[in-house]
Amino acid sequence: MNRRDEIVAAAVGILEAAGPEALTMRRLGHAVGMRAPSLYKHFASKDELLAALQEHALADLGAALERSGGTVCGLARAYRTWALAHPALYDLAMRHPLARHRLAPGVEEAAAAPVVSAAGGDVDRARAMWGAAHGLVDLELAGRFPPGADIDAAWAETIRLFSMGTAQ
Amino acid sequence: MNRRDEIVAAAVGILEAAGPEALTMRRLGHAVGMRAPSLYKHFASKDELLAALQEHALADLGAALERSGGTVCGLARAYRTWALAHPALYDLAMRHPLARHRLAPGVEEAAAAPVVSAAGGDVDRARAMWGAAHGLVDLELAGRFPPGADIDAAWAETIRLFSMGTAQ
DNA sequence: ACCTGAACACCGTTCAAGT
DNA sequence: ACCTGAACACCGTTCAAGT
Repeated sequence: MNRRDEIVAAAVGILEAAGPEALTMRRLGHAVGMRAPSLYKHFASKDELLAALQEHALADLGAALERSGGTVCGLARAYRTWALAHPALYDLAMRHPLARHRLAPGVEEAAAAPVVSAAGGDVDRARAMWGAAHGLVDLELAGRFPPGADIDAAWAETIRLFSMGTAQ
Repeated sequence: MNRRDEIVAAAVGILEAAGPEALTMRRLGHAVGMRAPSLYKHFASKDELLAALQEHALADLGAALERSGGTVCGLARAYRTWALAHPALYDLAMRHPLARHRLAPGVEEAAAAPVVSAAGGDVDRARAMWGAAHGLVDLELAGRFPPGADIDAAWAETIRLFSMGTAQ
């Protein structure tokens, strides 16, 4: 484990334990035993650090989807569960433009593959499914549904629609 | 137009012209002819200002949906068009918890009504539609789809699914 | 009642200097 | 090659003071 990976691991730890606003260069430096300016010997900017975290998040989510079975329902369940368990990483993975030239090759495709497969190979339908799942997750994470809203029922309705005309 | 509304209007102007990171208390003060600390005579905090902007956004989006005709397709078109035209206000409207006790009564319901109506009165289906639309819009605004992705086609597929079993 | 300048505790980032 | 302290240009916010 080189210094760069150590820093990424520490950043993940801060993100999971204390949320995105806690991830400052000074605090991250402290976590790995150096001052903030020294971090710039390992990452050109905080954005480059965030790109590394995004790659980590995408790989981890992709692996969770891979394990989900492959049905629309299983996929949806795995997607929502992962997002709720890792809200800050989910935000990084889905709400920042991908620095595709810096991303390890295949990471984006690997995360997308189970969705495309559940959509029967139709990429437009896969993106519709992605959009629906992302929207429900994002609204839930934002605390934006009215109090008492039955989020499970909204998911069930979404899953029902996207299961129609899909080989299960 | 009282001072409070003047400040909100100036904030909307900054948001639309220069994006969310440009909306600082110092710059907003400058736009309305005072120093940043004076803004705190009108708003207790920046969060309270953002809540006022959220209400403004919700009312404006609600009016746009009202004018959309009422079909799933028309509604989806109006939703996406408004969001792409007002990305910063859209983010405020949908990605921050609603301060419902401070919101003018009826604003949230008015924005939701056209969607619930298009869903035939089924609130779970309405939330599924909201989630799907929000997800597609949010991924598009984040620049998260791969280059060359046919976003129109993903919308078309989503609209097709949500039009099934809905009286048009 | 409304506005001000000065200050506080933070940010990300740069840079000359040390080893 | 790696790390440091000091500094810069920002934040949101507080507060004593002025009118």
